[in-house]
Amino acid sequence: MTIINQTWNQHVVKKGNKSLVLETIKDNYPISRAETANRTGLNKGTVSSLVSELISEQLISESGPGESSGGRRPVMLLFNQLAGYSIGIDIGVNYLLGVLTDLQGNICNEKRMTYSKLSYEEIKTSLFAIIDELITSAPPSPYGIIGIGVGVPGTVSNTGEILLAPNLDWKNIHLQAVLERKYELPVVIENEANAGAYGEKKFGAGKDADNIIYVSAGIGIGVGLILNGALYKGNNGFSGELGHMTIEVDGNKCRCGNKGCWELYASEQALLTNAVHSDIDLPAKEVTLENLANLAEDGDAKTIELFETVGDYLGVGINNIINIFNPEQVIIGNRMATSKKWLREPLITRMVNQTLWFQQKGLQIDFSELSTHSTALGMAAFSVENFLEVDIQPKEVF
Amino acid sequence: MTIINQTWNQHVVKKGNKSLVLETIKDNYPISRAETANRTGLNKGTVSSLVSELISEQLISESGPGESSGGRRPVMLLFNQLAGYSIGIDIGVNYLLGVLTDLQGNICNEKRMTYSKLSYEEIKTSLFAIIDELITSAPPSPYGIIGIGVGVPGTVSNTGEILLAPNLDWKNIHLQAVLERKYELPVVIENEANAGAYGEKKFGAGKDADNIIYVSAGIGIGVGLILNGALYKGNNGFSGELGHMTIEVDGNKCRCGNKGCWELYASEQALLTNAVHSDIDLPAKEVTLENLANLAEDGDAKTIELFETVGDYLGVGINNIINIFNPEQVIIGNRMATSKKWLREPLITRMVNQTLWFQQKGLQIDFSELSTHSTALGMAAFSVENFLEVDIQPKEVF
DNA sequence: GAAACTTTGTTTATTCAGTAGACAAACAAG
DNA sequence: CTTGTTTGTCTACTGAATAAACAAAGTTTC
Repeated sequence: MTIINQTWNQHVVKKGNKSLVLETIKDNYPISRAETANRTGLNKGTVSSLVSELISEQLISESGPGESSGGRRPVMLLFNQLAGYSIGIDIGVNYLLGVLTDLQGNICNEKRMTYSKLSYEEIKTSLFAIIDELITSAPPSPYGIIGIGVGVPGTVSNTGEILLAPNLDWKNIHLQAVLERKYELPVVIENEANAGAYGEKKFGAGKDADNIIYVSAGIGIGVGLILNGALYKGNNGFSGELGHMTIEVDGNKCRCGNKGCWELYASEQALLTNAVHSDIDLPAKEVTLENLANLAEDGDAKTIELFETVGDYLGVGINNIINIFNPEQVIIGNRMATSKKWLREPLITRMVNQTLWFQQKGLQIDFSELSTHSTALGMAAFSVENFLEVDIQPKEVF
Repeated sequence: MTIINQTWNQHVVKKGNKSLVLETIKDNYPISRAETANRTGLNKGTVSSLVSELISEQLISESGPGESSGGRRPVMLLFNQLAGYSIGIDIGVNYLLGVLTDLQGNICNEKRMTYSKLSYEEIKTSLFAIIDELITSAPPSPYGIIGIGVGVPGTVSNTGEILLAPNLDWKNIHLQAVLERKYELPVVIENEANAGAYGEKKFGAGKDADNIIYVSAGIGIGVGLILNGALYKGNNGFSGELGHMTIEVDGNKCRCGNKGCWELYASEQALLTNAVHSDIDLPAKEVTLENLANLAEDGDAKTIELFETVGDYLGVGINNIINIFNPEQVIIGNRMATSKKWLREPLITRMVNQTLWFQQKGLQIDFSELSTHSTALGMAAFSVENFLEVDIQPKEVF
């Protein structure tokens, strides 16, 4: 039984209110104490005292006086987004992306490299190099680097162990422990789709929604679920394997042991495989997403048809997603999102014709706003969130 | 934006702790004050004062002294499950089931009737009759009837309106308002699959799990989702339409406008349709679940095969469910659960062969323990939950 | 431009809930 | 009978939020 019964006491109350005040300032600055009290519903005095603590912690600061609204001019408060920096890493199948962000998620520095078929040890070396560079590039600040988040294309257990990343050929790797020991910083490891979903919720297309489904369509398909405003990770952290949802009972065989999996029809891999077996003007060796996109851009009808087929199949799976989750928003991200131009129409057509009418109320289908940065930004945001909420945790009772 | 910014104050603290104490006693009685303090982590004095309030509210009571463990004998506390009664209703396609339960979910009275093709007005009359009977049969108690919960086979909006119940031919019916006006009691309306899921979590096979998927396989298929210990209802309350998940891209046409929906292959309706088109020894008019079960019981190979086909297709969808949700438990309920005998094996076979290995850790597939009562019991439990959480509130805070 | 009103932010007294620890009652074991 | 333990209550104390008074710094009105 995992009902977390928490005991409530004054400490919890204070941390909660302090967090609430900080959140309000962070999301609305410049803002006065009085306005903060209004928005939070807290007493003016309470806000005053919490604000003075936050100022002494250097998380917020006072700027000059603001505009009067018929009385004394307010003292405006600012969120001090430069109080610390966060590192977010996206380990892709053939690339490594690292970003350094401030506490607001603004990118301050960015390192990218591409590779192919590196071993774990080789990737680890590059990873260390990128992290080192980002750390040294961070300007001086009260809190320094507040944490490292890493997104990986695989399944991550609730304890932070990478259980299986098939496209990297990784198995049972405890990268979290390695990084924590080396850098002595809080480290979070997460599936890239979950990270992308979180990134989109925090900074991208999903800012205003509480139930977001992020479809990471790359070589395979992974899905990140934001349900009731929080990441849903399932019993062991393996939720979102919608790439292996059956959409064709006796369809093609998949490496997962199943048949007719969605990602066999709607992923980058599917597009490439279809392209190789088609009669387009491209030698098999040069069939890549980028080259296909170029062909399509030149108006090659056969290539465009290849994209449209994938778009249609994307729609089939997204239809299922809508019936399952009744979300506010579905965001298509990762590499395939760059082909929005040719995917969008067949996808929407498939959807509109088939979804139960009432599901479509207030439903948005978007392509990623952050493009290739959602995962890295999401991971950076994870660390920020942890940092700002530390010791707000009440004691847990069983 | 729906971030609920709650302000924290002492009232919230007290309410939370009181609720925690009551929950602890309810789940562990007979239990002493000292032991309650231990389990909750609260101070002995705090527990003492909250307990005395709960006693004066008649929600708990003292029984005699318990066994000494080497010191003063403890005064044992009991949860007073007879402090009030709850009514749970299950409106089926061709039956109406009402139960009267105590605060612990024990059934005190039960009324059932069957019908076919009644209008909304006719069903409403029967519904009133059943509720009236249940109310008058309730023994006298401090709080009397504390609420009515109704489960319906259709989609219910977050505001309690029944938007569409296709098999009853209902559309936009505000049953909640009708019942609240007539009985002047709190009324909750919920989709039957959601109610069933809740019932199973509270009283049935799912007691110890936090992520439960309840598959209500009747004429159609609906799914109730318990995620992170709470019912997930989606953006507008329409989640769980997994019956209309595509499992065959160009499959049979469904009334929902889609093709290849799961419930076309794995529901009671699917079984009956297949049976009619088969060459079993049963005139088309007599093809019912009950008659087919009888035939199978007699060892009729053709009928058993019909069941097994449905079981296999159930497995296809459940496979998807596992990949999507990584749940602790999948419970198959409603009418098809009675055919467990023939469905279970093909279902499990389909599953075991195809699911990613790590998803199966700590995963249980069960058939409903409450059989046909899950929905009614779940709805009764909803009202109890509301009652216990509202009533305990000493003061309203703004 | 002076009086009256508004808005902002601080300060003070008060309230309320939980905690620690003292204490008494009730019991077990030697 | 003595010692030690467990249970439950009571009292003094702490910490946090609140209401209300107040001071400071504006604006509006005539």
